Amino acid sequence: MAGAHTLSETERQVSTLLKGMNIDFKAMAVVSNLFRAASAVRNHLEREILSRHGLSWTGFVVLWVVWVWESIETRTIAEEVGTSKASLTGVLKTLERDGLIIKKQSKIDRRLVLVTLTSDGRRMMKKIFPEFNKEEIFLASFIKPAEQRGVADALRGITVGAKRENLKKN
Amino acid sequence: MAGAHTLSETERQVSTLLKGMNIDFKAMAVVSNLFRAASAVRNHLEREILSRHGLSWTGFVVLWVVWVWESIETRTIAEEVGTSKASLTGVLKTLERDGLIIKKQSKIDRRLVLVTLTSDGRRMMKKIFPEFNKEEIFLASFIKPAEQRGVADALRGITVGAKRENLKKN
DNA sequence: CTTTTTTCATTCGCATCCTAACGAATTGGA
DNA sequence: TCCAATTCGTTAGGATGCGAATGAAAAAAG
Repeated sequence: MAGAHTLSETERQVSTLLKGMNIDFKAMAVVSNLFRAASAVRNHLEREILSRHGLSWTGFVVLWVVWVWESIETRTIAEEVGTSKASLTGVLKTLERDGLIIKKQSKIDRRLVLVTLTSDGRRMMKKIFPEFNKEEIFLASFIKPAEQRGVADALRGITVGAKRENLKKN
Repeated sequence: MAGAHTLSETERQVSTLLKGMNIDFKAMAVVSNLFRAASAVRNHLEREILSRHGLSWTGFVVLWVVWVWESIETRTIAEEVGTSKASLTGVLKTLERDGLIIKKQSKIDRRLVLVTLTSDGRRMMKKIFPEFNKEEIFLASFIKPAEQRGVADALRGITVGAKRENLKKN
């Protein structure tokens, strides 16, 4: 057994291996295709857009969140981006070094750190986001237009459901 | 603007910011919900299952691929898992250190490295995979059963489409 | 008002992740 | 046959990722 496999070959091999193991293949397909899609889409967007601007994937997502909320606490960024606060510290350091964001201690609660875009950061997002959305349109085009809303809603449901179980620290 | 936001609040804020910018919101929703879902599901599975067995996410996926194919070249693992060959080198080193896999040089082409599970590795997968599938069932349950197949197929379509553009090195 | 508990961002140690550069092995064309 | 081009996995260097421990600040308990 060696060499490159197509997606179909893999699926066939899997169903052979697991036959008689009482596995829910439909649920497995949902989860594994979720990760395959996320990985493929992320690679595509990194190569087609982000690399050209010297941005990492997480760096871009953080910029996006800060852009949307104008001023936002780091703990909230971590939650929205889906990373730990520890990881975020490093990413923010990089973004600050590159002059895209600024951190400021909150006057009301001095434990908190508020993040804002610099004018360079805003300029960056204004330029990148339309390009980014063009690629999103391209990627979504592999789903029938009539189904796009349904798929988005289904994914949203999974997100909400999975997070409900995590009333935990990050 | 500060504090925690619900998914709905975020969506409202986004549509306000981008109003008049000629953005395809449907495509944006597909992509952003794809990543939110992948992140939430991954965190859930890491916390509920993998952490207990001392496995990283990627480590588990690599084990899974090797389990499925019994013996497989590293370049193929990298492709199926969706990482670079360089990243895979490190992950394999960890898995080998933990006694879950073995690497062997190919006799036919001495550049190639073939990977196999150890008996510990097989034992691990036999134990973990049913637990893992139970969580997959739980996660998929947030989609109506009748829609699960359709969502999986849609994600599969995106994967194939996004990868078609990447006839590139990894 | 003082002590205890909680909450926050950061640091630490280590695993993962990438691109680029590298050396070894194979392939393919003169 | 020989040598340039390609294809492997690994290394190097830096960014990103985590949980756990840390110290500062705020909140809760007394």
